[in-house]
Amino acid sequence: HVSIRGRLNIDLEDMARDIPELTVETLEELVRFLGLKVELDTVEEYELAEKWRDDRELVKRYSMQRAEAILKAFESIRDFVFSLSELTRMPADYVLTASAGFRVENYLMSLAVKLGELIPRRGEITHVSYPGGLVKEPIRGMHEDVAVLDFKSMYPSLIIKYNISFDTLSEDGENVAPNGYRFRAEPEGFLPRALKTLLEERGKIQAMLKAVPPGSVEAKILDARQRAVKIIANAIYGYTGWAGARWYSREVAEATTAWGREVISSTIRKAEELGMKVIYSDTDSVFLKDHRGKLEKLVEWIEKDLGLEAKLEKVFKRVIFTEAKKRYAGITEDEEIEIVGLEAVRGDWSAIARQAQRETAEVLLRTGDPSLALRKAREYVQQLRSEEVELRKLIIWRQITRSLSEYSATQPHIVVARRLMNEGWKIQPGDKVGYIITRGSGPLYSRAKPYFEVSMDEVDWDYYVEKQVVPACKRVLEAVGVKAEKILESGERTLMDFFG
DNA sequence: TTTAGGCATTTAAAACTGGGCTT
DNA sequence: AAGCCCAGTTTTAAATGCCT
Repeated sequence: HVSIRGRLNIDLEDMARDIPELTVETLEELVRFLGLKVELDTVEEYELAEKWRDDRELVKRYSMQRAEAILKAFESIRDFVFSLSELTRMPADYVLTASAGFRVENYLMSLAVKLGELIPRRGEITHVSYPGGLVKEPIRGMHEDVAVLDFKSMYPSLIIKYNISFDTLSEDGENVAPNGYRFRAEPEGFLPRALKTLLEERGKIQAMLKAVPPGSVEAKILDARQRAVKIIANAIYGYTGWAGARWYSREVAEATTAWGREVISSTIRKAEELGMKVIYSDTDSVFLKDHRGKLEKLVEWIEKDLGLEAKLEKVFKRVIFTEAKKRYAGITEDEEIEIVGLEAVRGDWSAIARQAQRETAEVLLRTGDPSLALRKAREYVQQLRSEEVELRKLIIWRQITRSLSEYSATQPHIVVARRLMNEGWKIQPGDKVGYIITRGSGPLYSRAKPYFEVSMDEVDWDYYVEKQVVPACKRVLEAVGVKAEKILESGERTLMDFFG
């Protein structure tokens, strides 16, 4: 971050990094995410020097467009930045560059001052990790009519409910966590107090939001403000488990997740008792089959017996699970395709593999017919075999996470990054390197080249078939019993289709 | 100036295995 | 019989990016 006296220097790149929906933090992506209506002609960075020489008008237009886009993007996040700044008491030009931990910490410090609490010194603690959320093994295959039930801010609610805090932790506390830590019920701890304040604040803002005309300036400001409050509230649990925190408390973090695991497992048990089938569960959500007429009872039980709130998040008409946790694809009642965790949503797979998987899954989810999905997968293999895929769909992007000298393992993106650096490019942690695998022998890293240096005739098409498109489609198809080899078969029927 | 843990996956590197050969 | 080389196979480690 660069500080300039008398100026607020707010960097939109920090903003972009903060938005998890953006896998590539470019201005184009930010503008698209914010839904801004600006024109942006894309000029690749490596082409700029050349264009400056040959087509200066283009570069001028390009620069003006970007300047306008930046201004508009700022205007749409301005309220949020100032809200977050006000809430955390951090300078507005600082709050976006600050990590989540420091935002929480600054909020807590301002609250401590208000309450007359002392602010602890930052300690030097070696972090020991502890058990987190519970993830249930999914039931493999295609399921119809599955309801997803979510707990509403589970960890904050638990912290408030059991008065979990570093200053209520006590040998003789009456709230006993499943892992043995005890917390006094009275007086109210600092963290529950902070969370209650934040939740009440958010409630107030949301009430005010209803009273102002939607889309108005006031509505925008209020909405930005409630988002800022929510962000801080949601980060408090994680903050307590961060070794660098002033209010680090492993006991608090551990007790919170322990109670969380207890809550979700008892919910799973109760759902089964009520005659529902639990397809999957992750931390604070459960996926339920045979839920018609029973879901309401479960929600009621959660409110009465657990003293927590849960709500029906969505209903999948169909959902497919592989054997893997945290990976599935579904189609909701309003025909939305949703893909979670699979290659299709991962930035480190080529666009062609992502697209092939997405469409294969989409056909499967819309029709429920594995053979049609298989046909779709074969189409993509065919496209690659006949070398008809654009180069940009073959680029594999990976992030540089540390300085290049610190890597011990040889990897394609590191080899490429080192080469680019030798060619004069500046590469630092956080940058993404795009490469394409070319034909030849030896390990992958020796065949990876910067995407803009590759021509169609050097592409290793077999790699993209065997290591990109086929594995991605296979993941989806195998969930419904289609063997992977079938993707590579021609598609004509053989005797094996009848007897195999 | 790193909110937490849980998880799958790919690739490279290391460790292992067993056959065939020499000493 | 012991030791060694080599190629193929299996296991482990490193790294990344996702989910809640």
